[in-house]
Amino acid sequence: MGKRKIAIEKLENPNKRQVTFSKRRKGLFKKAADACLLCDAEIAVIAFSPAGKPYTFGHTSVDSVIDRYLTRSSGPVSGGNINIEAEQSRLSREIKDLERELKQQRENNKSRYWWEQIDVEKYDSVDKLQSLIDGLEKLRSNIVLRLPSSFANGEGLGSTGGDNWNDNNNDMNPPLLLTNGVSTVDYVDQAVVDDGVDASVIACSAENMDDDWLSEEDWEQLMRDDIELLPAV
Amino acid sequence: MGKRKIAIEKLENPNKRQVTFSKRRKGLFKKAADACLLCDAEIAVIAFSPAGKPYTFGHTSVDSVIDRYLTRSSGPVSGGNINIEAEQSRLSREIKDLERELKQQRENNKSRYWWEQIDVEKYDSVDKLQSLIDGLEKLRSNIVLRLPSSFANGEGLGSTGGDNWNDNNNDMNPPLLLTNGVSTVDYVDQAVVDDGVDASVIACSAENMDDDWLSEEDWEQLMRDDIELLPAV
DNA sequence: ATTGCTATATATAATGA
DNA sequence: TTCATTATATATAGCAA
Repeated sequence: MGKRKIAIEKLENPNKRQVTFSKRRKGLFKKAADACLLCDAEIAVIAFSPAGKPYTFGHTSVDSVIDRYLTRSSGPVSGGNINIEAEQSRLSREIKDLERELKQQRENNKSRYWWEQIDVEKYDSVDKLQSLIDGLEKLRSNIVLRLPSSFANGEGLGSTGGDNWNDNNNDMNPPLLLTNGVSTVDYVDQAVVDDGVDASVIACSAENMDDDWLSEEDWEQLMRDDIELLPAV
Repeated sequence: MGKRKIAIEKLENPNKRQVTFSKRRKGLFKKAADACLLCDAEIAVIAFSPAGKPYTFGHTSVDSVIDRYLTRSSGPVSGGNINIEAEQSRLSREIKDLERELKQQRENNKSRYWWEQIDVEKYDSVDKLQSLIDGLEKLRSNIVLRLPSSFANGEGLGSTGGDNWNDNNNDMNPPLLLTNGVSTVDYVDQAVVDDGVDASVIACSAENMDDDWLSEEDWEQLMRDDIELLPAV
């Protein structure tokens, strides 16, 4: 698939291995996303890089798919053979389910895209929070880069809420731009991620779109391209 | 990627949707497997078909990857809900020991390929067992079909154990053929999956290979091709 | 870690069994 | 559901930033 054929065996050059992982992870996630949309399927992918860093893709979400997988066929264990190992495994899984359930009691709102359900509660340390912020910043940056030119300067952003990035200081970064797909955007919401960080979630109503605006399909593609940029929680 | 370009949006024709899912699932799993081997990564893929049927791929195993994902960064949840925190706290002590033990066991069980750790204990009902057997049978059948011709008749199978399929009845199916890669095969083992089913795990030592034998790479490819045939536990 | 380029290697859509 | 064919659409290996 490249300039020359390679055997599917461990790449011994660490650098090459990392580069290949990076590229193939991107491709893998794209394939998964495409399959989800094309076939109306639910797919989760969890990948640990050679360096041990986790990357995930999930539609509707990683956790929901894992849940569905773990929950499925949870019938009573057959009698008789009480295997310690199996019992431990069962208990452990049960407990983890519980923990996850507890954690997710607040996230009952099942939304279509992962970015609609970022759980700020999970970011319980400065490091984690910074990691999220960095990821979102890079995501924003990448999206802004590909916006129609008129948006690159902040024009046309239908900021109908209290956000006033435009009005203030052009040295500041433009507001964090997230959307759950043009077809459903029609809201402006603002979430204070931290005292010092104003992570506005901004979208504009369909009425504000002109021909420069990206199609829903384009948006989804962009978001998929960028999913990888966000660190797993 | 096909004869004509298609938009990445839900296929409305249910039949086409199912066919596409089947093909792309296969492709997705292959990509995942390749990335695992090339980059020494750990990847799990869980895919629910449009019909709701689960298919999984995992290296080292689905469960181990999910576990790694769920276990990671399981710090205390930030303040707020006291009940939840208390509950988690109560459970956590109980769990920690179990988990440590479990992790140890997983380390011990860590083998390179999923088929080395089929856990018979999980197949606790006739249906599930039958499902496993069917999958393995189909897997065997597919592999046998692609064996060098000399093997198609059972010749050359280095059966050094108590297995005697050759000696008995040519109407019987040949023994279940599994290998963990030629480089490491040098054992003969036999596992009684059920009273009536003799699921022999057979391999032959490197010395027995002739030029007709498949290369390790070929074997891995065959196994990957067939992974999809096994139903998720 | 990620990106762009470009020559190739692969994956897959349409079709018909 | 799967299989084979074949014309195209994509993915990616090797480089060099």
